[in-house]
Amino acid sequence: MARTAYHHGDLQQQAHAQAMAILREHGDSAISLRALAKQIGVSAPALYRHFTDRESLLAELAINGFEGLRQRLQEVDQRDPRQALIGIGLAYVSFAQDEPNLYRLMFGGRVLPLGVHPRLDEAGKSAFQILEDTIAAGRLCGYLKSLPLNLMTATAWSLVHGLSQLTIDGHLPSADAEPHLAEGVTSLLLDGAVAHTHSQNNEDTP
Amino acid sequence: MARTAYHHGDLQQQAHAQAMAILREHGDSAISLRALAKQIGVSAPALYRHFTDRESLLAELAINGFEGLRQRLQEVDQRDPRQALIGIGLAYVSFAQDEPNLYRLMFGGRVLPLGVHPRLDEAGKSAFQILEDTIAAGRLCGYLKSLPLNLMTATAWSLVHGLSQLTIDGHLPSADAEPHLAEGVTSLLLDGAVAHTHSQNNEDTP
DNA sequence: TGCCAATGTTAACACCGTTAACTTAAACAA
DNA sequence: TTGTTTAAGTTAACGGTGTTAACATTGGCA
Repeated sequence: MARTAYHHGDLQQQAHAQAMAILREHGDSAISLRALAKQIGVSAPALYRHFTDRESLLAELAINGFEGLRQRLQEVDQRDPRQALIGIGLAYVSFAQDEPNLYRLMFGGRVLPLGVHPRLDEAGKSAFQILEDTIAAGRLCGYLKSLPLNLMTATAWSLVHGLSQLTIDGHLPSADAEPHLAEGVTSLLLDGAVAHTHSQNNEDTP
Repeated sequence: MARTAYHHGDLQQQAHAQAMAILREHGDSAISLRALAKQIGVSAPALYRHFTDRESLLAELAINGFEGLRQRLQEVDQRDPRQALIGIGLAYVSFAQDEPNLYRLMFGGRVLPLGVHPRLDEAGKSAFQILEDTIAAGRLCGYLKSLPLNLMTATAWSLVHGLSQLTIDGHLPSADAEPHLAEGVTSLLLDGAVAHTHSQNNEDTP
């Protein structure tokens, strides 16, 4: 359906883009369907032709976010096991710091509960899968201890997620203020997870 | 000021209690000042005599939450360094799992940003202080490596916070489904942070 | 060409937080 | 005891929200 005075012609995509811009700048709570429609120059109910409700629009934004996160994690160099693990952690945290409002939406919990939007759940799993694969590889090649995989992934994910959340909420210093915090944190965890007892890094750094 | 047909007499406290009940059951987004006032049997603007706005009411609830968390952490047995550290972690996570909606409010980030409600910030710091003190003690007595204190606290806090958040949002199995996950996670981190290389737990005994 | 389905419209409902202006009554001072 | 101040309620109203119902326009296809 082409553009007309009556028919917008590209509403779905433009609404998505505009909403994403608002989200990134002011957070999910600043997204109002009425205001969004007004900005685009269309009536508010028109949006309901393309999104079943406000929440499903947010879900699409979050899906976009998970795809972006997944891509960032996929770009990490996987040749060396240790560098791969640290790289994943740093990429994860830097994504959150680059897109705090998007990250908060993705892991909001109450705003987008699990189990309501299947595509969203799948996008989240898909990003998480890379972390799990990296750990599984490090374990298989003998670099990591042979502890249960779900224990190791839960630990790693908890660490990077917690660090991300606490940083973007201001409870921990940001990467600008403490450039090596994320690396130190991931290294510290790794020291407990490597199979050989000689910790390669990270001791008595000032 | 005593109770009357006109004057409620106990509005501040009852509003607080009622709001906390709604929060715990349905989350912060379910708290509506108008509905709250109606439940109590008072007009909505009456609430503004006791709370400057909705957000400051939420802030008070979050302050209560931090005090509860702080109390839970303070009850942990501090005699053995390792048991103290694991105990703190478990207490932290179990608090979040017992009060998911309250925990989400406390660490919402965007709903109650840092720096807006000084008493809230202080309550948060006060709870965090216990974690830091425990780590500092473990370091001083030689149980933990002598890495920078802020690095170790950031790591520990990130881990327990991430684990809490991911668990209550359903991304990781709850304590019911995986009773030993939290303990395994904290132990795994600890293995990288202890000064002596003989990890006391959790390894398949070399 | 005529119809159908997609995609817009306006009007309306039921909420929401918040403020202004006014009222009641409790507490305190003369 | 009386008068006044002030804390703590009231109603009415403003501007905002998501969402639905009913109707209008129009592109694409038989």
